[in-house]
Formats: sequence, structure tokens, C-alpha cells
Amino acid sequence: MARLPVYLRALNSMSDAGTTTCSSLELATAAGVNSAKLRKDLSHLGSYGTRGVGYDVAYLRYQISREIGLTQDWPVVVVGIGNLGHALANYSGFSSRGFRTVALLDADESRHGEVVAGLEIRPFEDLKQVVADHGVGIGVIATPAIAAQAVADRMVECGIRSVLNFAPTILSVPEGVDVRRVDLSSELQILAYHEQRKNSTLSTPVEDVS
Amino acid sequence: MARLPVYLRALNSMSDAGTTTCSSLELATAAGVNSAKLRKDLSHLGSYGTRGVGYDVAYLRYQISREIGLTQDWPVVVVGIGNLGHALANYSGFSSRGFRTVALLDADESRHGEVVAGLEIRPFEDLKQVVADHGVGIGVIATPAIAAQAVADRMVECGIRSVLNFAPTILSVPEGVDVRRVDLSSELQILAYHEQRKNSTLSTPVEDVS
DNA sequence: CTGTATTTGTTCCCGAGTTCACAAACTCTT
DNA sequence: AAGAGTTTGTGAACTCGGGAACAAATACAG
Repeated sequence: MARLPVYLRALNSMSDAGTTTCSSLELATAAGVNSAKLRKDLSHLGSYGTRGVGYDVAYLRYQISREIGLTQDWPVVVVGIGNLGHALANYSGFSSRGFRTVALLDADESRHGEVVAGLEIRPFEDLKQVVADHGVGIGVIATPAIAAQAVADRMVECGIRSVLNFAPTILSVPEGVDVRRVDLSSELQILAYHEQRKNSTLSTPVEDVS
Repeated sequence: MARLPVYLRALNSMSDAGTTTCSSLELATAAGVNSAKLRKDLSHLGSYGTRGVGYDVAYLRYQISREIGLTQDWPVVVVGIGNLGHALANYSGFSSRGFRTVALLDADESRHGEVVAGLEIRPFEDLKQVVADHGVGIGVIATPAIAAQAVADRMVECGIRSVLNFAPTILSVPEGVDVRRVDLSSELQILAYHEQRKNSTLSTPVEDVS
């Protein structure tokens, strides 16, 4: 489920705040969802709550971490070290919590050897070697849109089966490969769409009446 | 609809490639959706296709742009100019297509006056002034998680009703304010979840039999 | 030990969104 | 001009996820 990471984050906050136990309603409001939905989600992982009491924060946190797979180590390779790739390499949320950036690759020769976030930028051709050396299963694409499909194809060839794509393109990949797309300008466009509708419904009541 | 930006992107690609007309099937496969769904989505905007022919790329592109609101200008303010905020300020996908970054704000005094992407970093206290001067309706939060809620509260006070949140927190905002969350590590966790399930189902057929 | 209050796990129901399938409308060839 | 071939728009069935409500289970007070 896509909501598990949100629950986990809420649990971490509670744990930091010293909370040792919590009800489904508390956790649900912290995560911004309905309590029934939360309970149903958690019941899919097993019965980790106690009726009349609630959930043990630490225990539930461990169980969700295990379910997501955060108890193991996930090596990650980032391709395309432009502004965004640079930010991703430095992003602490990646390095913490089970994810470990093991290599930064870029096609631009002039940037090879440059050190970002403690890692040397290497040529894109090294991908196969990197995958073999570190057992990488997750690839992050932060290249321009025009290069993204070629990078994805090469990643699949090298055995990567999970791709996080920041380039504004729809990638076509074979069956069995997962792609998640994060499109910054799409998000803005969706906001603009709603913003526009807010304004029009507020400012044109006359048209609705006519 | 959240799919409109994807359609628009596919149409732009076609337009760049010189395609002047396209069928619903072509556009649907380019966007990665079912053709019936695409037709139904487009029919909500009006009847812009011709039966037996398809859609006129340029015309449909304009209509979708208008529907999303990209024909008008959307001033955007970015708060939190760390690694990510830096990347966002430089991201060309923001500046093009109707969005215009009008101000960069940061609470860290030592960074005030620094120029990023042609804009000077200003103190967070300037938010109200910025909103008043430029009529900003969209705010982007790229601060650490701990500061995000306070920034959001202040944004709402200043009249911003659309927020794009990159901080790993659930923001609570009043009715009528839209928040879209982009959580980079959540995306990775979801990939890890699926990756783990791929591996376990491949390597433990024995357990399934027993 | 018994009854009451609390909270989880689960069942049922409903509505939104998706897909199928087909009629209406248009083009092109003969 | 007429029929064959396309392609859109949409009505109807279906699927899936969400929310309300309730029973089972636990804690606690008297």
C-alpha cells in the first residue's frame, strides 16, 4: 500500500515525542486518513493491535518497516547529476532509513570526477559495473526528458527492476519492471487547475444564475 | 483531472514531432492509459474531436492548456532554498508553461541576498509583501519537515490557497486550501515494497506449496 | 467476579471511476 | 452518390476502494 510510508512517518513522530501507545484514531488523524481505512490497512499486515488499548508504537513501527522492506539495505544509483540530481544526492531522506546511494552517473564527461555528497560522479557506461558491484535494484532518473527512455532501457538491461523517474516523460518498460513518476510541473499544473476553478466559481455567480 | 497534464505533455511531444492530427488510441498509448478513458476525459471538456478523423493536435493542446489554466500567468513563491529549493528555482519546467517564480524566501539570514536563478533570496518575513506585490496564489514548501507547518500556516494567513509541499510532513490546513505532497523517500519506500515482494515470490515457491 | 467502557478487526454497502461495446458521425474510394 | 471503413462520444456493466456500523476482545471499576 502507498499509505504505509505515511503511517510510518507518523509513528516515528510519535516515537520521537515519547508516545508509547496510540489508538487507530490518533494515528489516522496524524496521517490524514479515516480511522477505519487505517485499521483495514494494518489488518492486512496481521493483527498487531490490542482491542481496548490500541497499537504499541515501537512494535507497529517495526512491523511496518519490515513490511515495506526497510529492515534491509537498498542500494540506489542516481543517473543525471544536474540541479535535481545534485539535490537528490544530498537529500538526507534517501541516505537514512535503509536507502544508500552507491553511485552517481552522468553522461557529461566534463563532470566526471566531481565529488557530490561524498561520491564521485562516474560515466554512465559504468552502470553495469555498479549494478554488479553493489547489487543495485533501484535506479533514479534525474536526466533531461530526452535522455530518460535510453537511460531506463539501459537500466533494465543491467537488471534494475525498480525505477524512480523525475524526468517529465512516460517511460515504456517491460513487464515486471516498476516505474514511479514524480513530475514536478504536473503537480503545479494540477494546483493551477484547482486554483482556477476556485476563482471562477467565486467570481462568476451571475453566469450560473442566467 | 490529474491526467490532463500527462495528455498535454504527450500532445506537446507530438506537436514537436510534426504530427498534426492523432487518434484517441495514439494519444492514449502515448499517455499510458486506456483509450476509452482518454475519450471520456476529453469529452468532459467538450467535443473537440472529429469522428472518423481524430483530434487536431494544436487545437486540443490549446483547449487542455486553457482548461488547466496555463493560458494565464501563475506567480509562484518558493520557501526554503536548500538543495531542493535550489533545484526547484532552477527547474526549467517551472518557469516555462505559465509558471513564474517571483520570489525565493528563506529563514536563514546568512543566505539573504544570495542570487539563485536570477532571483535574490529574501527573508521569510517578506512573504506578505511578495503575495501582495505579485498576486501569488501558489506556494512551494521546500523547507525541513520541522518548519513546514509554520510556513504553511503563514502562507494561508497571507492568502495563498494552493501549496506544493516537498517536506516530509502531513500539513493541516483550513477548508478551501489545496495541498499536494511530493515525498521523495515515500516514493522510494513504495518501490522497495514492491521490489521486496518480487524477490520473495520468486525465491520462496517452496513455502507456497507447503 | 461481574458489568461497563473502550478499541480493534471485519462485514456490508455504496459510489466513484474504469472498461466494454456500440451507435452516431465523418472520410474516402469507386 | 452510395457503401465501406474509421473514429469519436456515450450508455451500461463491472470493479475496486472507502466509510459506516457492528461484533469480538480487552481493560477497569466496584
